[in-house]
Amino acid sequence: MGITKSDLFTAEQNDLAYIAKAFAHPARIAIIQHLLKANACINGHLVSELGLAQATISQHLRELKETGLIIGTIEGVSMSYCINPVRWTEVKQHFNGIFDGYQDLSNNCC
Amino acid sequence: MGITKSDLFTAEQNDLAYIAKAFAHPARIAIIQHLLKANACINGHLVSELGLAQATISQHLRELKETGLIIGTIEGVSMSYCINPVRWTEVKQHFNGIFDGYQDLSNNCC
DNA sequence: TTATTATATCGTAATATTGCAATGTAATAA
DNA sequence: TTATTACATTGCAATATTACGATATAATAA
Repeated sequence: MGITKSDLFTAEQNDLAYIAKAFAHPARIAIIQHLLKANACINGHLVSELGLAQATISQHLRELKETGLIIGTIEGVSMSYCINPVRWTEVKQHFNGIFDGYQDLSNNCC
Repeated sequence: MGITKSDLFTAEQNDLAYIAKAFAHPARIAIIQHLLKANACINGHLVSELGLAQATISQHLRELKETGLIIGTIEGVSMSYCINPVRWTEVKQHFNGIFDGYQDLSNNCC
């Protein structure tokens, strides 16, 4: 029904799904890549070069902030965004925990 | 409008978002973890131990199959599922490309 | 004070996702 | 042949997401 039955799953499973959701839109990937490339504080208006309306970008930025992946700092009239180093490492390890949970035995697949 | 403007983004960005979407639901995380843990072919009905209806599980399995993350093989009357080794490595590298795109300079964040 | 500038939030329309009952299908069993 | 068993698919209701115009807010400029 469009509603996820979160109570059926472990906190870890819900967490991972929640983080993955942050990456599950090309605009948010683009924003993240932009911040990675600059590896610095990026003025918000630069992000609007994506071709989406200002309100839409702002909404995507909020979602990224909610997962903790990025941090926004008030810089006078404008905003500065950057990757959150601590959270980034955390998320990276969280994902690698999944990815490294598989050893390619090459013959274990039917 | 619930519709993603894919044409605004690169193929890489759309790809990554598409893969992330596969991980963006706790039931699909649970299925993946189950296959990882077994590291073998798992009979489909085991997966229904998740507490969701058979139709719902089947739908999640289809999504995982569509991203290529898992493979299903007909085993008489039942089905066998497993992680797709080649695709798994591919996806892992795809994600690590993003994760490793960040060097923690620790002081580059405002 | 009144602009202006940058961004956030609200409201809403369009589309997507989630979940499941009911039904379809395909292989085997009786 | 008619069950039965194991999934897949269909159809639909409920909720979520995406997008954006309009508007609010908050800081600075004039």
